[in-house]
Parts: sequence; C-alpha cells; structure tokens
Amino acid sequence: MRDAAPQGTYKVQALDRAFAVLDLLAESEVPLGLAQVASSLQLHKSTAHRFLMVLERHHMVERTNGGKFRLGLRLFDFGNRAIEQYDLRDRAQPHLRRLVAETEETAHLCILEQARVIYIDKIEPARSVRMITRIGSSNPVHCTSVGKAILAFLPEERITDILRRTRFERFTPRTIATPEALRAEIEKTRRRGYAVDDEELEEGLRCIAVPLLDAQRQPVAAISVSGPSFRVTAQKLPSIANHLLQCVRGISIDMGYTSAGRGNRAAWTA
Amino acid sequence: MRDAAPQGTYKVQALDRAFAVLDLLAESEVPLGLAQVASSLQLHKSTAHRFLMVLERHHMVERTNGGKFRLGLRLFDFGNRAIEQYDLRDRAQPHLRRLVAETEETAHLCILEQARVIYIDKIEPARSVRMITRIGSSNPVHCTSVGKAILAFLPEERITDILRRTRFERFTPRTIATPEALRAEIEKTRRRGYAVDDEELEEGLRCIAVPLLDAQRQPVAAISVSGPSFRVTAQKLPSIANHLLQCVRGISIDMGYTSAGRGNRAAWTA
DNA sequence: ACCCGCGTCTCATATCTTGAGAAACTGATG
DNA sequence: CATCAGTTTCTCAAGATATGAGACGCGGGT
Repeated sequence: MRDAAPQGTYKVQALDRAFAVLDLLAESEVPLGLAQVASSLQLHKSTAHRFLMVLERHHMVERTNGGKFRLGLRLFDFGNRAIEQYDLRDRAQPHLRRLVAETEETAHLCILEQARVIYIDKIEPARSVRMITRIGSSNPVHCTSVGKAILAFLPEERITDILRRTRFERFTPRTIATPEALRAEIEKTRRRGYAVDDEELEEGLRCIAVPLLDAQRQPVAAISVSGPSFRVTAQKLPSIANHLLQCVRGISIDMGYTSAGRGNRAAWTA
Repeated sequence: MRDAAPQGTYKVQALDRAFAVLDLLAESEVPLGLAQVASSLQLHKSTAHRFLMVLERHHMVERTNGGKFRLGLRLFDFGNRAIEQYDLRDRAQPHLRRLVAETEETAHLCILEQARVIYIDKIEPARSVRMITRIGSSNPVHCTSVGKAILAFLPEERITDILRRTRFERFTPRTIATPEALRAEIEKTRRRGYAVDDEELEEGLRCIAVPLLDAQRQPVAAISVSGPSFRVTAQKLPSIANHLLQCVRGISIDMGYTSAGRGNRAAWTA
C-alpha cells in the first residue's frame, strides 16, 4: 500500500475512487450493495451511488437481481484485449497442451509484471486435482518456479531491483525467505537451466519452470509444470525439464524468436 | 453512440474520459502515443497526460519501450475475476473439451449481455483453421446460432425487448435482416431444439447451438459448435446437435441445475 | 544548427464534483 | 395495514478539484 505514490503523483480523485470501487468488488467474493460499498470506502452514499451508476453505464459493474453490484463484463472484454496485444497466449496454447499431454500435470504460462509473476494461461490435464491458481492472478517471484526462472535470466540490475521490491513473505517452511538465499537459488537455476519450486508456495506442491527468451535473449515469460509432490518426484525433474525445454523451443519458433534467422518464419505460419 | 444516455444520466466527466481512453486503446491494434490519444479524443495534451499517468499508476494502461500506451494487465486480472463470479466457464470447460474431441470442430460458450452475446470461452480442435472470434468479444443475436438459441427460450417480453434493440446489421447475403424473419427462425429453433447459423455471420461458416437452462428453465448461456460449411454439412447437424445436448446436460448437472432434485448434488461435487 | 513534434510540468480559473439532506422505496413486524 | 429501519434515488448550493493555456526540454530528422 505504501508504494502508491513515489514522486510525481498525478491525481484525479474521481479515478482513484472509481478504481477503489472496482478493487473492492474484485476482492469481494460476493456482490455488494451500495451501502456496503460506501462504508467500506468511506464515501458518502450519494457519491458512491453516482460512481456506481456511471460504472454501470460503462458496463464496468453490473447489478445482480437483488440490486447488488459486481464487476461487469466490459472488464472481461478489456482484459482479453489487454493480453491479446501480447499475442503470446494464443501462440503458446497449443504447445502447452502438448506439454500437458506429455506430463499429465498442470501447465502454466506466466509473465513478469513489475516485481511479480502473473498467470496468463493455465492448462489442466484430463483428470487431476484442480489447482487453485486463477488466470490473471499474481504471485511474488521468490516462491514460484516461474518467478525464479525469469529472474535467473534477467540482467543483473533488474534482478537487484526486483529483489529490493520483494517482501519475501513466508508461505511454507521451505519458502526462501532472504535475498541471499534467493541469489544462491538463482545461481543454481542458471546452471541447471530450469527452476524448481519445492513446496515453497504451498505444501505438497512442486513445480518446475523454464523461461521463454525473446530474440534478444531476454526472458519475456516462463512456462511451468506443477503437480503434487508425490507425483512430481525429484527423479522425474530432469525428464519434465526436457519436455519444458522442447515446449519453449516450439513457442519461440512460433513467436519468431528463433535465432536461426528471420527468413524461414513463413514456413511456420502457414 | 447515441444510445449512451437514455434518461437518468449520472455523469462524472473524469470517468467518462478515462473510459474513453481505455476504449480507444482497446480498439487500437497498436499502442498509441500521448499525442494520438489526445487528438483522437479531443482532449488537451496535459489532460490526456494526467489521465494516462493515473491510469498507469493503477496498471490500467502500461507503456511500451517506446513510451507508447496500451491496456494494462490489471484489466486482465479484473476481467478474469468478473467472469469467475459466473463460475460457469470453469465448470463448463471439461465438457466443452469433450465436445470438441467428439466433433473435431470449434466450440464456444456464450452468455447474453444486454442485447448481444459475449464469447466466454472457446475451445479449438487439435488442428483446424483458426477461428477469428476473440474471447470477450460480442456479436448481435440475430446472426449467431448462440444468440438464436438463447432467444428461443427466453420469455416473450425479453425477446421483444432484445429485438427492439437489435439493429439487424447485414453481414452476408444470408443474414436474417428483419425482426419478422427472426421470429420465424426462433419458432423453428424452438421446435427442433437447436439453433443454426447458416453462413449468416460469415460466409463459409456454419454453427449449431443449444441453450443452457438454469434451474428455473431460463437460458443463462449457450454452447455452439462451429466449422467450415463443407465439413459441418446439413446431414451432420442432427448428430452434432445430439453431442451438444449431451454436453449441456453434463454442464447442467455440474452447475446443480438438474431438475431431478437438489438432494443428489453432493454425489457430483465430490 | 535549426526546427518540429512530442512528452512533461505549473498554476490561476471556473467547471465539475461533492455531500447534506430530503424523498421514495422495500420489506419486515406487530 | 400502519410503522419503522434500512435501503436506494435524487436535488442543489458551495467550493474543492480538474482543467487547459502555455512554457520548457528533449530527441530525431533535414
């Protein structure tokens, strides 16, 4: 919360308030009434009401039968356009499907946003315990395989910056809780070529990830395979890593990131 | 544009402008510079600048390397939370996958929003011509199978209302272009139990859809199978419709919409 | 070196939002 | 069916807040 206004703070009260309303509704599992919104945000009834009406006109919120408010579908549209511009998800999806078919575990596609990783896509195997991750949600870098995979291949200054902004929250006994320990882990990741999250975010959950590098060899995303520790065992890691590496290779080609040259892209887009 | 302010128009200029900015960026395929935004929206540079800075602080927009603006990832988060509350997509997805496996054509999941249908999910078969639909986008009811499927099972007054608000835009020679013709088509749909779009939105594209009814027998969504006309032939329609019906039955059970009674739901949620 | 377009920033002005409060509604409860 | 508590909806005067003219600085092109 304290990172909101570093310096040059441009302010438009109305916008801050409107987004506070959207945040509130996003956070809440259930639709909220006008009075609840107003009191939660310390807005006066009439102000909150006006905002909600305007937001509703724009389909940013909508009303349930009971007259309560929840997020509107225009946001869904915006959101999909937002990632579409990255163009990564669509390209990656078929490759991820293959990966899931091969490993029979859940695959994720993530990108780095600020100092956190955002889940862009998730593919689950036919039958498996449902993972709790929600597409669009984010996690810190220090406790995820995808975070570490991206971090490991970033230039030094970006790493420092991101570590500085990470709070190293502890989720399980194994969570890496200091910058130094994470540095060491990053080193390890870089050497072996893939990152591992060994029950560091959630007990019983093990993940492996590799970064996706663009034409300039910069990590733009990471893909991971996650599953219960008893299935994703230590012995299997190298084999799964192999599937992951094959998968990123495929995506790289699709995205036109291959260093092989630009001329032969046409062959793939047919 | 003229449908913006019917009556009780609550106004917050700042919000309208901010959303105009987001709309503009959403519409544009490429990131836009400050000057472009300002002139497109007839805002003065400094105003546009302030808005963009605030939007950026909220991650509603972000800057590319070149300093241009595009939609931000917070919207992606919001958008996913927005549909999550519907809870429909996650439940339906496995069923849709099976449907795609059976028919080997693209499947869509749509809901009705105002007088249009919004694409909530899309599953594509292993190898097929990529369909152009984007998740989150919307189409009018009169030229889509999903639109007609939902319409056909709505109460009379809602049908009238929706038809009144539809502009009956023509997309192909076969597009149903009058309310009367659509009425007849709806009648037909109701009798046969599934809706067909026979190249009415796009030449060479044929779709079949059935509605998903809730516990009160009200349509809340529709699922469709779409493919090139030469593969989705007239003879195949009844067979595909059968797969569709089985699919909605599965989803209905998952959602707890079965009229069989409420007691046995536990058996399915295990 | 010069110009032109673009992004950034400041500040006095008046426009637009604000919020108190009244009214209308909803639906419990006696 | 009257009453009441808790809502949502609406109005309007006051003044806080967003506005936009304009100045500055940067970088890329000619």
